[in-house]
Amino acid sequence: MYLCPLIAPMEYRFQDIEKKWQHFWHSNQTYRVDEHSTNPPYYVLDMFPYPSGAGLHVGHPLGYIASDIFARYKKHTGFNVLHPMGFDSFGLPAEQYAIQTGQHPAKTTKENIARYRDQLDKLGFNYDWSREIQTSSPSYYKWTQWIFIQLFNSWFNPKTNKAEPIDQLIQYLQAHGLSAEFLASISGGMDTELEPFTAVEWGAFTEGVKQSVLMNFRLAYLGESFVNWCPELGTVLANDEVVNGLSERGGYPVERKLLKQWSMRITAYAQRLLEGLDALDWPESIKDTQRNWIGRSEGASVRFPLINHEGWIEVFTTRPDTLYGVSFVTLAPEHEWVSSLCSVEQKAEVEAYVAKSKHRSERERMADVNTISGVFTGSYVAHPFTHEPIPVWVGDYVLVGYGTGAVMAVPAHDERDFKFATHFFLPIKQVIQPQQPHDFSLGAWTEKAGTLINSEALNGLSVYDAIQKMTDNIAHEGFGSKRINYRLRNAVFGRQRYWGEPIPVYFKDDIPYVIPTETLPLNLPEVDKYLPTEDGDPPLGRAVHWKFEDFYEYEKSTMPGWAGSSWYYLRYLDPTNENMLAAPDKIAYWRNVDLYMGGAEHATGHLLYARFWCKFLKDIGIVPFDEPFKKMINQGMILGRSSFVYRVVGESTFVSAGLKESYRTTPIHVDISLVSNDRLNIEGFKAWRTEFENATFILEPTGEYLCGYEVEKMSKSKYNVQTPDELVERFGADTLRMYEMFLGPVEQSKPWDTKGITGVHGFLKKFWRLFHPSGTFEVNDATPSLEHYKILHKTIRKIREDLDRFSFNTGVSNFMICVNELTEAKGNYREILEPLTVLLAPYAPHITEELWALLGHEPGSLYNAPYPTVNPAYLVESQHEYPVSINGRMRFKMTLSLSLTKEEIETVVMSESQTIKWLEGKDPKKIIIVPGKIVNLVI
RNA sequence: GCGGAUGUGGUGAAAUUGGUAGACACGCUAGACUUAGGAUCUAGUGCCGAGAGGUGUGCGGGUUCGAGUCCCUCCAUCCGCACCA
Repeated sequence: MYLCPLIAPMEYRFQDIEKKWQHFWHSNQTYRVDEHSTNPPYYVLDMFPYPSGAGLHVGHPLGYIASDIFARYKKHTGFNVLHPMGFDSFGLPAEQYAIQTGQHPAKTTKENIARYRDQLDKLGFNYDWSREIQTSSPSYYKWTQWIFIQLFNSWFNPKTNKAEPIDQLIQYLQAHGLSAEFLASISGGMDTELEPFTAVEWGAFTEGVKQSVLMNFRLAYLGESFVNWCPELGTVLANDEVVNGLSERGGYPVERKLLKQWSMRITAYAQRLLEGLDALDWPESIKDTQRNWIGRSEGASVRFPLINHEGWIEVFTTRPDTLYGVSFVTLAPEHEWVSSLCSVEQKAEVEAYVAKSKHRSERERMADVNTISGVFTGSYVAHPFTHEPIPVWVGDYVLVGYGTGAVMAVPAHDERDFKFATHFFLPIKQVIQPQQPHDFSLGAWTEKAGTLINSEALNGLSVYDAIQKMTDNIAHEGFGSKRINYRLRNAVFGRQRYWGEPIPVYFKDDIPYVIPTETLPLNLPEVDKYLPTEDGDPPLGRAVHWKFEDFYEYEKSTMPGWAGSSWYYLRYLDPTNENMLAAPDKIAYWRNVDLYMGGAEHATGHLLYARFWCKFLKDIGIVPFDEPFKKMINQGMILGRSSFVYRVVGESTFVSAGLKESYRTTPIHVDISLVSNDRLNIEGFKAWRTEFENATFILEPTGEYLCGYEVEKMSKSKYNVQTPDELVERFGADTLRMYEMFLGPVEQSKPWDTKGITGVHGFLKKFWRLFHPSGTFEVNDATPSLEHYKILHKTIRKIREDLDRFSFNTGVSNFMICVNELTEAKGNYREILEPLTVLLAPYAPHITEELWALLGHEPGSLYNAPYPTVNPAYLVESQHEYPVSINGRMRFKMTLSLSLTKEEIETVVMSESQTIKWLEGKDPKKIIIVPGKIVNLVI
């Protein structure tokens, strides 16, 4: 069997193998799936990428590889697996590029997609490309527009807790009008100042009035609201697109501006979005972030009647128990009654203050949260119970968008109110006696603990009881009601941009109407430039002959980036359907996503919006489920590992990292392609840039130049970007796939470092060599020994366990251990190698396909081969190597039969010479024996 | 400030139920072979110590026969939210 290897060994030629099988899979449509299968369906989805001009770097495929391995595993274990891919192809970068170059964003996008597709294909994913979608293609956005129309034509009925046709609401209003009670019941999801009206009044309203009333109910609506306006980008942004007062893309300042905007009434779904989280198998951190973002707080609204004015100021409070401690009321500067409330003497001061706050950007306002500012309006409200006059102030610590834009200030029991009161010398009234000593001159007592004092009927109650009682009292006396408030804001849905889905709306007498669904899609028109018009209209204002029925103006803003991604998982189920977004039987077959793989950075954007649309689509009967993604895993970020050379200050001399302490140096980023295991390719470095042509080097004693390193985000400017392409070229896709998994747990962020890749590549070579013991392919059909079976079945068990808990990194290790042991054990048995090939197939699909074919199977059949199962009979052990510990510390080992009883083990251990040595003549106080595990002697 | 995550060799990491800490891999050291190749193979490699041995999972404490794992306190790093009433 072991012949003298005169012929050159047949090496592992990964480049040929990978090219061959990628071509095979493509031309045989190996990964194409349909719903005509007796196997149960399983839906694996990756967050689809935005095809940027830079292409993929090694960080992008991390999640794709993990989900691909899992999808293949599911396929081998008898599931009908759907694993599609597409492109989120509307977006700002292509448009910015278009503005600079005049090139149509569709062209750039197409080129970028081709590049991405090419890069993805090289990694051997099992995507069913026949289902590819692109959000910017009219056949796709036709249905994004269709959903918008459904949202426009729906309202959220709080009684049924779901969306219903707006026509039903119209019928109701015709019959009953709009009562005050009805209005109160819907206050949660609305930001409305609607007045009640009767059925007769409704009938008498003009079309314009009717439509503006209905606009308060529609789930997609045109409303005036404060938005995040970004002048540099010339567009509004959603809350999740603003980070620390700057735009997420580009980092430009963002200001608050009152604008008429298309918005989504996501707040109507706040409670359902919150409740739905509990049942989801998502990372806790994402669920927490969403809970936080939704920000539910339970409390009461309380009305304070104005003195010498009509009406009242309504506040929201979570602490109605402290009502007797109110010493002033504060309004947000944007509160609509500020100007009408200020007295003649205070007018100038108030107006100046309001003007100042308006011009402060969101960022400035956040930057000095500790600066206390405010101004007295000169007006008073009456305390609802004591009727004492309470001064009304304006302060920018009160936010117009939260609660009612007004707060009742209880300085003794709220930290901000306390600071405000001490700054302006306002009274501080204690109404809760804490159990422990507390100095009320130093700060507020904000714990929800203690006994009520100075509060008439509430005196003596605990905080908890007082909250209940006061909430009831307020409602009973008619001063307010119990109320649940959410931090979640309605989402702005229009962008003053070109490269997005046109909003399917036209205007007739200034009233917006949706276009008939039969006329969809409303195609994105051509424009001469991608800039706003001279009149300040969005770029769509440049389109010529672009009118509904050649007469009515279309809406000129487009949809935001998150529109297309909010429902794309449904389109994969039926990507070419021209009559509906997806056929009901296909939706019913595949259902929602079983495993969703993607980044955690979408926690409050995409993942919340997609859940919202899913709930809406359920309400209108399109989907039979309430949540889009059952289980989610967030892959960690792969960070770059930048390399540095150290230039001696003022010279063209570079000193090696080990010697740099003796010099004054400046670190300079060096392209990582010039560095291998921290050693600099000096000739390459000199040739890299002309300025380094004549550089001199101070080397280590070994004659090498060592580079320093730092872990940073991967970026072109840091010369630390690693593309998958070059690694696929050098080591092959199977190596790259396994190496990315080998780096560590998928959900953990980690620095990229190619150092270890040779280890994984070496493993695949070693695996290949098992099938080529003397150079050529050769397997042994004889029956393997028990030892071989044991190695195999131990591995099967571990690999399956690792896959079931998404522990891909330990999976790779276990394959390595297996191949090391089989190499050691010798013997290229078919009965061992064949199941091992299937076992490895999800991780390394190319090499296993090649070997599978060499083993004599039909090419391409590996994908459908059943996954090996464990035969426990091979794993039964008769002996165990017992660690013997003295006082919990392992001292030596003894191999004993597992059939021994505790007593027998004790006898053997106690008579062992090592034991006697360690006992030093003492008697053990206690002997712990756990059969099959350990022995511990306590002395 | 609130919430979450993480902390283990020179490096990436493993330890699934409280039971041999550092599997696997990189790197490093020494050696073998070779048509110097980024090939292959052998041995070693947590730290201190010549060795016996001691010591070791961010710090300090606790529970336990036994703790990386459970409990408490603190520290550091990262992420999310943040005048949210």
